[in-house]
Amino acid sequence: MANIYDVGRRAGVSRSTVSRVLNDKGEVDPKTAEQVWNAVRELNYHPNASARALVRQKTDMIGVMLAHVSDPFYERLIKGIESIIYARNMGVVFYNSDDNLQSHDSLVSSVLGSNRVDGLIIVGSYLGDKKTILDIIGTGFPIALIERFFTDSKVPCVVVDNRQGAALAVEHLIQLGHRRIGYITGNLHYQTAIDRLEGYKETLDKFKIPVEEELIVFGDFHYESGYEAMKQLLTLNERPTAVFTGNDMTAFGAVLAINESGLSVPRDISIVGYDDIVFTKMFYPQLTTIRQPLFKIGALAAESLINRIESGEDTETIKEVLPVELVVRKSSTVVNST
Amino acid sequence: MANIYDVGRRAGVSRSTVSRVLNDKGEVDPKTAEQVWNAVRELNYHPNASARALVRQKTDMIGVMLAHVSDPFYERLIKGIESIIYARNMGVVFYNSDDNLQSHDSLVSSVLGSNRVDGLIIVGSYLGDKKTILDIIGTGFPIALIERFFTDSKVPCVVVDNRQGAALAVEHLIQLGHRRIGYITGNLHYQTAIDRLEGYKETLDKFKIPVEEELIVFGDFHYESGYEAMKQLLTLNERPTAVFTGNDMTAFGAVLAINESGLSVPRDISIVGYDDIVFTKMFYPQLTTIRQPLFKIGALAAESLINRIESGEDTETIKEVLPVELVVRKSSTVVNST
DNA sequence: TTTTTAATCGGGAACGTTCCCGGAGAATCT
DNA sequence: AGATTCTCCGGGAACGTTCCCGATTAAAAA
Repeated sequence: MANIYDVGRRAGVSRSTVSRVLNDKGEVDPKTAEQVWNAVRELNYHPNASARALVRQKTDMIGVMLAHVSDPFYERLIKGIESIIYARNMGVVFYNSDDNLQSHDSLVSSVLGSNRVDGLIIVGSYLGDKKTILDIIGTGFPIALIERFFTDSKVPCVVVDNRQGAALAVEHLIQLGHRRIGYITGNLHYQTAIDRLEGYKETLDKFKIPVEEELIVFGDFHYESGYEAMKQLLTLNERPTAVFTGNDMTAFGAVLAINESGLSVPRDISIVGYDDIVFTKMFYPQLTTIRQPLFKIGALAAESLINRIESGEDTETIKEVLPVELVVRKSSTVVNST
Repeated sequence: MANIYDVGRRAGVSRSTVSRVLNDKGEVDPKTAEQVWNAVRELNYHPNASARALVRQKTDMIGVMLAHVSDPFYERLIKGIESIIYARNMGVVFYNSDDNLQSHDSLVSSVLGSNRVDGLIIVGSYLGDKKTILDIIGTGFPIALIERFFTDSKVPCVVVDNRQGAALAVEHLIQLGHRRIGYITGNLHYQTAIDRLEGYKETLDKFKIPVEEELIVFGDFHYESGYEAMKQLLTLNERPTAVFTGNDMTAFGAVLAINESGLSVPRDISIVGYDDIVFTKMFYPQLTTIRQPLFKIGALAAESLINRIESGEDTETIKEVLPVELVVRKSSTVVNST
């Protein structure tokens, strides 16, 4: 593999000059630059990233920590992140925390210490990771948080108004005449799940509808948990006429349970999901859900992280709370008063 | 950030000794090692990855080039890759080629030249990339291919028998009594799409059913193309009684078009997809499809790539052709002879 | 023409490791 | 006791860059 000396030799200049033209800093004769570029092309030269990172003390790489790399929920979020990072001529690497606190922890710490990335975007972290995250912040390593908010430290945080999202969903159902509205929670180890649950309760309160514990079933954001939780709701003496779920996946599972029991959505039970992942449109019935501005969330997080890195100083705590939107499709309808 | 000198100082030894205990090579007094480990813990030391990579000339990182990082199709594939890589104490980074030949090309070349990863797993590459890939192989940079086979070069390739998969699907439909079987192709710039088309034609031939061009519509693996293609098939004077599609996404789109036209799956038209992504089970009707051993594909590719890297020599061409499996669900049924 | 300034460029040092080689003692053998 | 081997450890060099500083030459000013 050609190195910078080879390029210099071919172009008849020193390695310093090559470095200058490659990085476009310092003055160099246009003719010389031309020759250097030719040599670069001819040798198909690419600077060695490790060497460069070593001396510059930065890698031009941003890490993104996700629970599951190929969760479709992340699709637009990732696009948003990438849009910013690529525009700045940096690169992204994705880490899989696999919902596993252990690996999450060790991953985070090894990522930081080893200088592989200049900053880290952590999306949707476990509440139990609080100490880990505070430690990171303590070291001064630049991070940005998505779906999580730290009020007491100077970190860029991009969150969505999950309370409002839940309120939108529940109000929608109330306006359709529903009064017995179930909720299948997300994994309550995540802030988002907690906020949505709060929003659900607040909205019922607001409309003077009693919150009944039996209508709240715990799930974990996954398909299977939606299925199981819905089966449980169906055993109630007086079953709900509508169910709001922690996310779309859970909703899919719930719909299956309803169909299997011989009932139908939305005729017997209305369903509202959360996230508006791409499959909601393909699903039958098309899912009413809450849409988050995922692309924007990703872009915003990446942008403030990069600013933080380039400025070198702690930013003021940035809290971006983005609004959320109700998308009405086919899975919710007026209550079936039998 | 602490470096190896700091650790040495704290443990009262030289950097060489620290290096030896960290890498467990060379002899060192157990007591000294103990002290070094203590210092490492106390300082929360992690070796600088760039420096290490620079001198070792390897990064212990494997790159994975995907079209879309969060395509759910990759879910189990990625898990398979990771299972091997993590077991070997290496790391993975994912690159997004975004189906864009341009960026794919430049990504590949920059990845190679800059020494960021020790090897690259390329999944489902564009046929047009043939030259690029041959160039890479020419440089001796270790790669492994998934969903693509190079007969003339020494590269590990893991593919699935797509002809057989298509045959399985079409035979299934024939046995259900179908004779007018449509095919919505995948993106024919990919080998998999071509092979499946071949398999479709061969199977019809085998059963002496004429291949009719009007029953073959071109898609690109995406949802929208399935929808459009199906609409086109529905305009035929004599419409198909069953349709095999390039992948599951396309099938989802096709089902929508059928539903919109007032027909129903599988009553009027049977549908068979390909891939068995996780949503096939959640879809209505649950999709009959072809399942690929994705986890195994990923694991196999990772394993042979790492062997190739560690041995340092060209492996013999490895072609692993894995078998495929028909999963019968609800979207296919006996022909409705009206 | 001489002096000052500006434009180019080359070389040294540093980034943080690993690996090789050789040296100091301790342990073993003769 | 002297010679030899073995165990353990430290220092030099190298990996491929970037950045700073100083040198050389050309251009401008005097």
